[in-house]
Amino acid sequence: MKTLASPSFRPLYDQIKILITQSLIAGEWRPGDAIPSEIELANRFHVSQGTVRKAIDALAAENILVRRQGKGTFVASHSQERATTRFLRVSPDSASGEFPGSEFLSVTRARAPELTLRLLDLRAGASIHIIRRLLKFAGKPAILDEIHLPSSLFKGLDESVMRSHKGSFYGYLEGQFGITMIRAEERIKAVAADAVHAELLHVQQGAPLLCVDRVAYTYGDRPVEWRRGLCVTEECSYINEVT
Amino acid sequence: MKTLASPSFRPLYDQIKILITQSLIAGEWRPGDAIPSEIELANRFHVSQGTVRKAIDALAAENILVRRQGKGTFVASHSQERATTRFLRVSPDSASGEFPGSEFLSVTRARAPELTLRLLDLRAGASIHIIRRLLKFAGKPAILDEIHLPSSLFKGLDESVMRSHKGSFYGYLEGQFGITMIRAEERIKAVAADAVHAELLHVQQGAPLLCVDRVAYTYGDRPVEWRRGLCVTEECSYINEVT
DNA sequence: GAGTGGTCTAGACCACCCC
DNA sequence: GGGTGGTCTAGACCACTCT
Repeated sequence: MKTLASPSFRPLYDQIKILITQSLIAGEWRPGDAIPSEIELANRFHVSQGTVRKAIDALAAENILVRRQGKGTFVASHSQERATTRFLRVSPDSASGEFPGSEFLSVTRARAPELTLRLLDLRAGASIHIIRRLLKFAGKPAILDEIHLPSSLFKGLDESVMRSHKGSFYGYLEGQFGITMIRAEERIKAVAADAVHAELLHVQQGAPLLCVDRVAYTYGDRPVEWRRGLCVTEECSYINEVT
Repeated sequence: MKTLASPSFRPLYDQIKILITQSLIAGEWRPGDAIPSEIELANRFHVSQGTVRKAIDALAAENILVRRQGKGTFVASHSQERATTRFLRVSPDSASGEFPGSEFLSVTRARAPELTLRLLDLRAGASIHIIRRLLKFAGKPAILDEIHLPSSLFKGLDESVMRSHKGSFYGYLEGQFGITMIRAEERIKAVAADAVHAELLHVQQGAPLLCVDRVAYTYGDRPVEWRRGLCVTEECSYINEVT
């Protein structure tokens, strides 16, 4: 089982990785499911277990799959306790990492603005859902989010269902629409609060806020969400590891 | 070559990884040097090449070693073109990633304040160097840094040598003191510029700034630098990938 | 051609989980 | 006990770099 033409050589484990990713995109295995064992996959793809292992290792390193010794390999899910807070890099300076309270301010539809259009790779005139919400740490307003989701991918997004959902927002999207976020790119600036922000976040107008712009991607590096978060950082910080 | 006691089992490749790290700490190989080949290391440690390979893979994933096919495995260095900007997560919104100009404002010695003491794991009363500098993008002030370094580790830190150093600050520390930064933890807030910041950064007093606090670590996860950067983000952003 | 890292395989055995 | 992932090994061969 080898055809290693020299120009544009692609390792087998890389091809296996792509095949597994395609099964994930196709929904062959859903978040939380176990995928077939390494031996089964090796048989299916006609490669050795070691090659499958290397492909799975790569996907596990990207938090797309989760290995559990003795049990199997599972599709990462936002409803797993471990993952609910993975994308929330802001946390209170003191006190434990309680899950923040979420208050939805509005859910509307609109044509995507130019920025969203470009970043989510949408065709001109595309419709999006716009969700505005307020996150609170220990009851105090902390983050004001504006979230843009393409209507085509999130058909029938329902405000009342969303409100009543327990757990993280991405957990809701995963359960309701079968779309799992696997990574995001963020750009952060410091801005001054305008009158609207100030009132909602209980700060003075002109107060410094973190402005976190995010594009989130699902399987196959497909961008599916844009959001802007405005964050009061008097009692919390954006935490990051640089490697 | 195996002694796999059940309780507190430690894989061989993990032990090899520690041995390699210890050689790095001991300075057996310097940044930019090639380390011995996988086969040589396998012989030295009495394990198979595959086990050495896995240890090196882990260190390469942490940017401590750099593999180059056909040539060897090298100790990562801050003077390598690739790495000079690795820890600088702020970059201009438009224009290419030019290396920012650096202007040193002052270099002093002092007793470490409580915060630095605690974060760098120093004993009470320890002396530090305090370096204040201004980074500029395209000639415009962008980041005001205050850097704390333990005097004990950076003996004879020389202002004029530092000023004349070409390349990154960490490249200077590596070349001059043999201390290589391998990772850092950052905490980010939005703050308002005070009078001093405002003048140096050419902004209005009260203007929003990013405040980036960093602890940087060298081999063996030893904290050796604390710094605070205040950044004007009108024309640049802190960029981060969340995975 | 010699030496390096990179891929792939096959097999043995260990650690963990659950029935 | 049987299944799963995890470790370790030995060997064959490929891709890349330099001489």
